[in-house]
Amino acid sequence: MTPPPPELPQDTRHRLIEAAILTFAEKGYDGAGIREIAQRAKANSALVTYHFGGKEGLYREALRHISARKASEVATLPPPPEPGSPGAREVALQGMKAYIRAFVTDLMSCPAESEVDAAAMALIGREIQMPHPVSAPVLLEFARPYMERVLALLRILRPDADPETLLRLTLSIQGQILHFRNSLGFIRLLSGDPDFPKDLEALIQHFTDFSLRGLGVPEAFPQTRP
Amino acid sequence: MTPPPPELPQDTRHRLIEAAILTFAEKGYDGAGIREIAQRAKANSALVTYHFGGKEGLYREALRHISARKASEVATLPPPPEPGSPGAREVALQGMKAYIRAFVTDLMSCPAESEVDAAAMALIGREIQMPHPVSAPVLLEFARPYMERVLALLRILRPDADPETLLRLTLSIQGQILHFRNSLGFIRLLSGDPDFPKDLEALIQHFTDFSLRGLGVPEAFPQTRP
DNA sequence: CAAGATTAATCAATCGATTGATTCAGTCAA
DNA sequence: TTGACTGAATCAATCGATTGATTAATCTTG
Repeated sequence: MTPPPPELPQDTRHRLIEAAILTFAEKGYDGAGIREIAQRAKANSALVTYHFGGKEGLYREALRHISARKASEVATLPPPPEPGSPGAREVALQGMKAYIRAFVTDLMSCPAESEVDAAAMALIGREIQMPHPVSAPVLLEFARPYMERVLALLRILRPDADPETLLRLTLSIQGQILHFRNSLGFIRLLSGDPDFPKDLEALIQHFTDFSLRGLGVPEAFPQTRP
Repeated sequence: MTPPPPELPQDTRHRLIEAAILTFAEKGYDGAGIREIAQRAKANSALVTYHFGGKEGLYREALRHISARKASEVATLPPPPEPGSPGAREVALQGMKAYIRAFVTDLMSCPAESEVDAAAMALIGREIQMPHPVSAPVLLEFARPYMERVLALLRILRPDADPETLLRLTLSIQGQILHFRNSLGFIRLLSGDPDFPKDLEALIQHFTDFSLRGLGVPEAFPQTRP
């Protein structure tokens, strides 16, 4: 018989962070108590102050943990093509499709797979809407690669657009997807379908079609209407 | 000299509700305390229990107050045309443009005009993302006219689409606008432009163009790209 | 290598502050 | 007189934070 695992000390920190992500996502910063978080992590509430300096520090560290884990996933996509390079337009078109797919799957990470991942994205979504004073720097760093990737692709697909137009286009593309994720619970209430969306692949296809047409990319348009 | 206004007694209830909207919007349900709300309304905190039965009752009544005041504004738009009636398609096209304009101006109601209106929409936005158990019925009733208006127009503009597609299209149109409103503070941080959007009219035009193209409406497409 | 010293990690217990709620004597207009 | 309201006091509960003690791990030194 193996003895009970020695409960690696450094592991407690990590358990606290994961419990914090779950609890903050469920109840918000004010709604979540450090006692509840500690209990969830099977640790003592005093450790929140010991490891993170307090509730605020734990919150900051939880957001940092999310940011560090997610930031790398965007980088796995092939880099956007150089503007002006041969075939850049076609590559950018495919790049946009790949980006939207990655963005959706990032956001819709199934709760069954990783409860913490799902809570993490819910937490980020809430922070974007209503940033806690502590979170702004972490959040900006988290969002920047997503923004810059879309902007780089848009500069190729819409070389005529000025910077403000590019920003608006970026926000429309990301906005429909983010709103979809952030309001999923409400949408399910509204539509009366508790397991909407049934077909994630169809949803990705929809976002791709809607966005590419919305951008005014001619290639995406002709075949869609009788 | 006129004596100080007699402070209409029934008015206290209303002052409490408005103070509640402001405070709940700023700090969330858990972050706001009834003492702070009462102080803002220049009333006694005991009146929260007296008038509304407690904090939860005040919250519910605040949401109801918002819902009752906003719901009428959608109805001022001309009704959507009958499917199949002559020129229904053109009327629906104009109807969609009017709807998007109304939706944007509703959401972006300038804080300078009515601080309470702006806070109310921020509160609704937060509730959509993370509904308080108390708010679900009020919220559904609030959102339904907005949803049904878009769906009615879409059934004319996209008669080929099945119900799930119609829902996705509706969510994409509203989503980009809602995300824009809900994340405005964050967007200003990201773009580095503290008074974005400078031009509300250009923004409305953008949402209209992006949405109509995204819908696959041929009329909206040809002229936009060189 | 072993004994002693130091540090890190954790705990139960408790702190003062604040929470939502309640009570109650008093004001004031109808 | 009655109902709407006020202001102040107070309640139990809970909050985040802190304390002092204890154990486990690591390092120092003879």
